[in-house]
Amino acid sequence: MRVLTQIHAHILTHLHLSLSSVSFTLSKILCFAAYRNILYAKTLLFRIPYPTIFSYNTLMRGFLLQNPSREPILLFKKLVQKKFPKSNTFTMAFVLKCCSILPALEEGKQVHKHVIASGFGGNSFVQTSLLNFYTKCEEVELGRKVFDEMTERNVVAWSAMIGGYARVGMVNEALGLFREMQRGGVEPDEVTMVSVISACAMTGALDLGRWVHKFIDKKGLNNDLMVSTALVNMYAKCGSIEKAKEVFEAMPYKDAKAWSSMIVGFAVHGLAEEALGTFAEMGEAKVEPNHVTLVGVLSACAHGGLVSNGRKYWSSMLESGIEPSMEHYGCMVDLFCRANLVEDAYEFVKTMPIAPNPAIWRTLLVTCRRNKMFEKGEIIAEQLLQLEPLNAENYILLSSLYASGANWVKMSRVRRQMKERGIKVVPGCSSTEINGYVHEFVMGNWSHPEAKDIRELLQEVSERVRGVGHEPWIATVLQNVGDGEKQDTLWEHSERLAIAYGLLKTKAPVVIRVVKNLRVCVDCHEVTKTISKLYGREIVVRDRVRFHKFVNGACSCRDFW
DNA sequence: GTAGGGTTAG
Repeated sequence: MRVLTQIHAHILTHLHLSLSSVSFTLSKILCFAAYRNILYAKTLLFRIPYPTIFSYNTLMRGFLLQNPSREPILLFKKLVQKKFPKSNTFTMAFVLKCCSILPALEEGKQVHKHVIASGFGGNSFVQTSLLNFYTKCEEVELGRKVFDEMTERNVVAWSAMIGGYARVGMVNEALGLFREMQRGGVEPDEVTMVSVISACAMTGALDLGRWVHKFIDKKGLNNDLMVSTALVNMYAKCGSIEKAKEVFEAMPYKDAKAWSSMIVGFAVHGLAEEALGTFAEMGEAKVEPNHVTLVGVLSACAHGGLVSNGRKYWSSMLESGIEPSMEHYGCMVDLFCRANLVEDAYEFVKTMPIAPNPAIWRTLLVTCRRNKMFEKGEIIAEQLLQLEPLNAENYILLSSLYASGANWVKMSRVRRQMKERGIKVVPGCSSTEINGYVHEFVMGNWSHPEAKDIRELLQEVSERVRGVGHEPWIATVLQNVGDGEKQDTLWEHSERLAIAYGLLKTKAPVVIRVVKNLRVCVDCHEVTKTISKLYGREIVVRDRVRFHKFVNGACSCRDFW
C-alpha cells in the first residue's frame, strides 16, 4: 500500500503528465488497491479524470470481497445516472452478485430491466447471475423462468438452479433437475454435488443421500473439501451419525467448517461426549474454531446437561476473542433451562449486552411451563408478545402455559386474542422418503393419494396403542373442542401421518425416518415410543431441534428434549 | 478482470 500511495503522490506532483497517462496509472493503482484498501480505491476512482468501466467493475468486485455492503449498487446507480462509461456484462454480473448477497430483490429487478435494455440478456454469465440472484432472494419461480429462457445451459447454470431449489427445501425438484441435467449430457461437478447433497440433508433423505454419495465416488468427485463436508453434514442430518464419522475420519484435510459440521452433528444427536472429544481433537490439529464451532460445542453441552462444562467453554470462548452472537447466548440460556436452572438462566439473560431475541424468551417460557412457574411465565410471555405480536408460536406457548395449569379461562382468552388479531398458525409438516421420493404430510391434510390407506392404518394403530393403556395427552391440543375431537386432532399430527406411511410402505428392519418442521409434542413422543415396540420398528424423527431414535418403546433423548 | 458450493442456538 505504501508504494501505491507513493506512486499516487508522484503523479500528483508531476503536472506535466498527460491526462490519459494519469488516468491509466491511477486505474492501475486502483486495481491493486481494490484488494488491499477498498476505501482508498474508492477515493481513487473519483480522482481518475476519465474512468473506464473497467475501473468501476474492479471497485465493485473489491467491495464484493469485503463484508456485505450496498456500495456496488450505489456505483451502478451512478453509472446509470451519468450514462458514461457504459456498463458491460461484467458490471451486471457484479451488481447482481451484490443484490444476491444482501439480498436486495427490488434493486436486482431494476438491474434485470437494465440487462434487457442494454441487450445483455443473452450473455450466459449475466443469465446465471440473474438466476442465482432470484433464487437467493427465494424467488425460485423467477429464477426458474430465467433458467428456462436460457438457450445454452452449462454446468454452472444447472448447479445454480439445483442449488436454488435445494436452499428452499424443494428436494424433489432439485433431484429431478439433477437427473434432467445428466440426461441433457451435462457432466455434474463438485459444486453440483454439494447442492444435491445439501438438498438430501435438508429433507433427511438418507437413501437418496447414499445414492448420491455412491455417484460421487464413481465420478471421482470425492476429493473436494466442500463435498466431503456436505457429506458429513448430510449423514448427520439424515440420522446416520456413524457414517458421518466415517466420512469425516477419511478426510485428509479438514478446515474449521469440516470440524464444525462433525461437532454440530454429534450435538444434534445428543452425543455430547463425542462432540467435546472432537472439539479437543480439533485443538490438537491446530485448527482455529470459529463461531459456528462454538455453537456446536455449547449446544452439545446443553443437550447433554453438562452445565459446568458449558460455563467453562463459554469463558474460554470469551478469552479466545470470539465475539458471542445471539446464537451463543441462546445456547447458554438453553443450557441453564434444560438443567432447570431457571434463576441462572434469568441472571444470564440480564447480563447480555444485546437485547434477547424472541427465541431466547421462548426458551425461558418453555422452562416456566415445565416447572409450572405461572407468574414468571406470564411476565415473560408479555415481553414476548410485545416484541413479536404476530407470531402464532408465542400465543400457543402462552396458551399451553395456562393449559398446563388447567387455567382454561385464561387459555381461551389467549385463543380468542389470536383469532381477533388474525394470527395464522404454522402447520406441522413432516416428510419421509420412500423409493427416492420425499413425501410431505401436513397436519390434518389428507390430500395424499394414499390417504385412505393411511387413515385406516392410523385407526388400527390408535386402537392398538390405546389397548396397551396409552392415555392421550390432551392438554397439548389447544383447540377449543370436545375431548373426543381433541384426540382426533392428535391423530392427525403430521408425524403420525408420515410414520403411518412408513409402516405402510416399508417392512422391518427398514428404519422409518421422519423429518418434522416443529418440535414433537408430548403425546406424539409417547405414541411413537409405543409404536416402535408394538410394531417392532426403529423410528428416527428429526424435529426442529434434535434427533429422536425410537427403539423398542424407548427414545434416545431419554424423554428430555 | 465475470456466473454456481459446505458448518449456526430454540
